[in-house]
Amino acid sequence: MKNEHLKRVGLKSTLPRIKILEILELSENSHLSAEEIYQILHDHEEDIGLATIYRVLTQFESANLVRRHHFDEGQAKFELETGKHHDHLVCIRCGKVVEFHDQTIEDTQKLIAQEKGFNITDHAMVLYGICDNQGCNG
Amino acid sequence: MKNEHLKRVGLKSTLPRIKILEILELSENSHLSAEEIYQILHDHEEDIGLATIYRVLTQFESANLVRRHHFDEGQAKFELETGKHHDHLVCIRCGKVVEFHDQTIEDTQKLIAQEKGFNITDHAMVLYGICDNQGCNG
DNA sequence: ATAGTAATGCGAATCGTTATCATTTGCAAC
DNA sequence: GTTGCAAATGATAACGATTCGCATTACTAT
Repeated sequence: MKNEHLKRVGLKSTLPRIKILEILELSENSHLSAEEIYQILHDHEEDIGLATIYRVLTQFESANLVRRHHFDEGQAKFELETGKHHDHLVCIRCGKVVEFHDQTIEDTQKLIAQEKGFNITDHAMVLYGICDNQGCNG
Repeated sequence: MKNEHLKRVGLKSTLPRIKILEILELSENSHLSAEEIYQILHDHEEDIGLATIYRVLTQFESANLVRRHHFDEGQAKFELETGKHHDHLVCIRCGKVVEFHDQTIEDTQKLIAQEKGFNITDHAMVLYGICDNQGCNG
């Protein structure tokens, strides 16, 4: 139950928060911008303000329910936190996002950071390219 | 000579362009935001508008003189294009930026992209962490 | 049900960046 | 060297994404 889910992370269970969680859970590969979530909600007759969506997403991020990504587009994209770390491939033509994970790269990153005197807290690796959808390379 | 440098890439040699190139060449590890360049210019009595700085940097980017990075901060950072590809470590406390390169990671990235049906055009890999400056971890 | 606090909606404000447009500059032809 | 003209600049308005302020509304424990 989503109510529980929210309370577990210390957030009062409110309609906007529940609806936004639902959208994120239902969306295919769940990489949505605040604006996109706003649109989807409106298509479902839910009049939730854009400011609220940003506020809720930021709270979700702090509660580790959600991750925020800044791909090289203007707006941030949000996805549910699955607990499984992964990186992203982004199609520069159609915006498609594919996730991947490679332990060797991860290990190498840690080593490099150590050499340079850094204590890694996070990282972002995004590969930009053209995907194999018709229309993207045809 | 910077005049030549600019003409070679098809840009008229103007004072703002020359000054901005100089700043980028002189700055230590050369990862500056438009605003920072603007400040440095002003400290040197050069009254160049912020809009011009953005325009010039964008032109430099198109001419492959400069690379634009969106680390997870608000503003973009610019650095001279050295021809040598590299990735970045960024200190989340002091903003320090360190460059690195690892061929194994690069090769692995290409393989992964292939598997997923992507034709890579570019990538961004940024490791965020805390550097060994006093003050950052003390 | 009710109170009290936390959350929301609206619109204004902010931040980084880009566009507009009148003015100035670089540069090539005289 | 001057002149002319396209291209570049500066100031400011506009812009898109995001956040803030504040009056109103909705949770939740009583």
